[in-house]
Amino acid sequence: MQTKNTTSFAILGALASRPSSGYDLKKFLEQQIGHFWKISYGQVYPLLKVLAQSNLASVREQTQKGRPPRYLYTITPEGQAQLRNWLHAPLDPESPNLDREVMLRLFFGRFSEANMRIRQVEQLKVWSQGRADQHAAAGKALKQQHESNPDLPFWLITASSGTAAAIALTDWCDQTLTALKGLK
Amino acid sequence: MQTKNTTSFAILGALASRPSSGYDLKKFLEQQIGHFWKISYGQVYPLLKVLAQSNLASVREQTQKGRPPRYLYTITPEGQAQLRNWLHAPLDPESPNLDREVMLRLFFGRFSEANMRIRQVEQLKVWSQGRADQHAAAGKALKQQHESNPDLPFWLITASSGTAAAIALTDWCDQTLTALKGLK
DNA sequence: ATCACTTATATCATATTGATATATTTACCA
DNA sequence: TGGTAAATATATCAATATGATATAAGTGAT
Repeated sequence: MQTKNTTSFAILGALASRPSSGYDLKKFLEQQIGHFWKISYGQVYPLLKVLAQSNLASVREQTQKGRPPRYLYTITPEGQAQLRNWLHAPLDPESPNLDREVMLRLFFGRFSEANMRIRQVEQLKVWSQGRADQHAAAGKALKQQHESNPDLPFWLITASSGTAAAIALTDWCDQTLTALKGLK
Repeated sequence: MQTKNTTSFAILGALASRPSSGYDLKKFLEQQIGHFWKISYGQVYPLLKVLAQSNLASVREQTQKGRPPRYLYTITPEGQAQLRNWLHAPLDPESPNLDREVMLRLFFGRFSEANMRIRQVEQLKVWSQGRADQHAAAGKALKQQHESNPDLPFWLITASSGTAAAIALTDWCDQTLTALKGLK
């Protein structure tokens, strides 16, 4: 569970910028990456415990008058190493969520090598171009195989949403590559 | 569980076009709408049973030599009514997945009223424009509040992905509206 | 004749969601 | 001054969903 759980790296990445409580993390990640990566309390609190048990983060209890105690988590050197490890690990082009994976890594780009970041976005671009082609081909196949099917116009519409999204992703990769190269 | 489960409407919608087994459904839906709506056997088989118990679908067992029996599900008149019901139900603009919900309904557009389809895509367009604005505003806020934060360039990049996706969605709505109006 | 893929149903451990309970402080309005 | 809404903060849990796997036979290619 904990080994390949990407959300735990999201938490680790957030901790790398500053120590936080579960509440902080949820609020921060929801705000910044909520549009492509969901996190819930049901994930955050158990994962923080796992992180602490695995020595990737350390806990400090801040007792407060009246309020429940605040558990402040800090990333350990081992946690930083694991984070960097994950950021530089090879991408799996078979992953159905390569876009979200790359975006998440990019969000923590401060902790990765500039060349690696660029290479990963380049890989994502190739991937999304492939997807665009696949969706376009699927649309053509639909037209031929379901010529007189009354569902066809609607099926074509949803197919077009796949193509559109893939093309938009490709464009975003281009813009991002420009931005990343300007950063070096 | 069964009442507000959108995936069960996806299954119902697929059954509306032709009777299918769980295997058929999984393959078909994965192929056609897998890019925005995930289905797994772990959902399909239990949901089919629920559908049959609720009288929204009927089962017919096709015994085959050697192979395990094939259970062919057919939509009932009650199921068709429920499907139309869902297709015409008001959209919840608070839903974080309004885009996927509208796309799913559109995929089964054959069974809904032309005007309703158009209205829903118009609503989605307004929604996605709002999102684009929100993401743009969030980007500006980031620049001001984290001016000297080394994370800033990376946070801006992921923020831009939100804007880009929202704009692409808005454009797709426009194209879709044209297509839908041509259909009337 | 072997290997890989497709057909077909089904299950299950694990993971996730989304809502809720709890309890206090702060902010704001009238 | 009182009221009430929102923010702070942790935690849990039932209901769902995921993803992989088991089973078993047929099809097709080399």
